[in-house]
Amino acid sequence: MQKIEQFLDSKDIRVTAMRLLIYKFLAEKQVAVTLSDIENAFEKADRTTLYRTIKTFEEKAIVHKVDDGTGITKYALCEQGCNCEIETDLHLHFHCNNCNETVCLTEHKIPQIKVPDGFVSENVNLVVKGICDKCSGQ
Amino acid sequence: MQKIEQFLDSKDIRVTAMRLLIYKFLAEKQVAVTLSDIENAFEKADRTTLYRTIKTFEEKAIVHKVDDGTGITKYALCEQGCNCEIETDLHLHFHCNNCNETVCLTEHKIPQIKVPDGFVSENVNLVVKGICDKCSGQ
DNA sequence: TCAATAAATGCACTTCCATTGCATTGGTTT
DNA sequence: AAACCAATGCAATGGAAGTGCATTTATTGA
Repeated sequence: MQKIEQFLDSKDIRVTAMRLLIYKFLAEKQVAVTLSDIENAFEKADRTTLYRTIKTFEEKAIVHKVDDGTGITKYALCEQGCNCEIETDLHLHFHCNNCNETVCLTEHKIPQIKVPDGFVSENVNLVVKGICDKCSGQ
Repeated sequence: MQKIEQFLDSKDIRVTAMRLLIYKFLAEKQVAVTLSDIENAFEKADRTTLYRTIKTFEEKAIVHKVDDGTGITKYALCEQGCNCEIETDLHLHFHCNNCNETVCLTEHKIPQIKVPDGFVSENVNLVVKGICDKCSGQ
């Protein structure tokens, strides 16, 4: 666990028990999670704390928001290869209509999108919906 | 206005004053609108009516939902060239970070997106964010 | 035309998620 | 140990989405 502590420290975040737990939770999950997911996993903790922890993580570029179109914001750890601040490095997200899970397809970059004259592209969000590998049974 | 009446009729929708007004409102706007936008435009009408009208329009493929990542659902008229039921015909949406407006770039189709083995793509949502032509000043 | 029927509208309420203010706790620093 | 600041917890708010039910309005058909 020393690793996580060092990591948080390197991000200028004070290490607390709660933050370690939440980070661990996110790291174990391979999918983007909602605040409710975290809430269910830590019923002892207050919702606000979780909310603010995630917000802090987001500000420090430890997690990024995932808008998969379900209307509920999800969050996923920024892994190696996830430079979510950099426009040209955005990956896409896949939302499974069956199990309702959303995963980052980090290795799949978003192709260059052309926009009409006068429009300036700063950011791109691309969500593919369908059936994920687990649900399609292969 | 006869045109609109005929159009609604062709979509198997009963023509009412409210529906004509809302349709006209959507047609005049060149951008995707939220329920609140419509609400503000028709303060005399009940929100539920507007909500259900839009829902009806959506079911009859008169409007389509636009999820531009603001967290608030927007709606835009399906124009010629908008076959929003057909997967391969999806256009992309542009959200302006300055004026907060979202427009359909109907003529810009979403490129084919490759997903990993085992994943089945059914639907794609692509939102480009940045500065729109009006705000970029050209 | 008038009754019967169905759809559209309006009102009240609920739920869910996101967010904030304020008090309190706990850890750091000097 | 005192002072300070960040983290946590509690309570409450706000906004959007959605639902149930009563009422009005329009359509149908006897």
